[in-house]
Amino acid sequence: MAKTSQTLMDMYRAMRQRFGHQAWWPGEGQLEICIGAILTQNTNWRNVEKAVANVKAAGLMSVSRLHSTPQIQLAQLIKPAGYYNIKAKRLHNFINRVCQSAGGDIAAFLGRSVQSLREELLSINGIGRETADSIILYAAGKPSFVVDTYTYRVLLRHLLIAPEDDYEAIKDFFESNLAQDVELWNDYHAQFVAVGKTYCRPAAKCEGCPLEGLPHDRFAGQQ
DNA sequence: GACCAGGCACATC
DNA sequence: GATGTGCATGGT
Repeated sequence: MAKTSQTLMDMYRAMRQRFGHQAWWPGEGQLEICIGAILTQNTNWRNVEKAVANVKAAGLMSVSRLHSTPQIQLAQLIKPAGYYNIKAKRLHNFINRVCQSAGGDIAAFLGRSVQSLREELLSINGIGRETADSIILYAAGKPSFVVDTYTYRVLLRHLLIAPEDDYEAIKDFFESNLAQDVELWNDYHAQFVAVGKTYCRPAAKCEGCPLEGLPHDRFAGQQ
């Protein structure tokens, strides 16, 4: 176990040395981070930025304004992020819960314990595990490790997980092998995204990857 | 034109 | 429980 912890910290240091501190989440304020977390589901972040900019330009980046904005109007604003009809519904589901559960006070909604917050987020239709953990870590600033497709690819390529490991198993792998440090977990996940955008893709070469020196699966860098 | 991008819910077997 | 499918825009 100590060896695994060491390996994870070595990986982190190697990525951070290459990419620098990532200073996530790339958004302002708790509400905007929550909105971005929902909009980025299976979507390129650049498209999300356009959608978020539209919402802000319309003066709707507040719980009460979003709450009173018709879903069809919200859908038009977030169109660049794709899946706009279903995401407009998901945004409303989230906002409605913040209103019901915390009187529309986003800070109060995010202020409870990690376990309680995670359970409530997961009970909202449209918020799954990754979105919930992103909201907890980046909007609430509380320790909940985020697992995404990049995390899965990097760990799989470097033989740290098995293909059949599910989300909760991978999340637990990190949380039980890293110090419980919000700043570390925040930057660690961001580093995985940075490395995953260029390396650790199915047909990507490993040359130049900061994790090049680690053990690889036998398909790494092959066609 | 194909493929991918910081998922999730739901239907079907 | 595992697998398949719909949702959709914009960049490469």
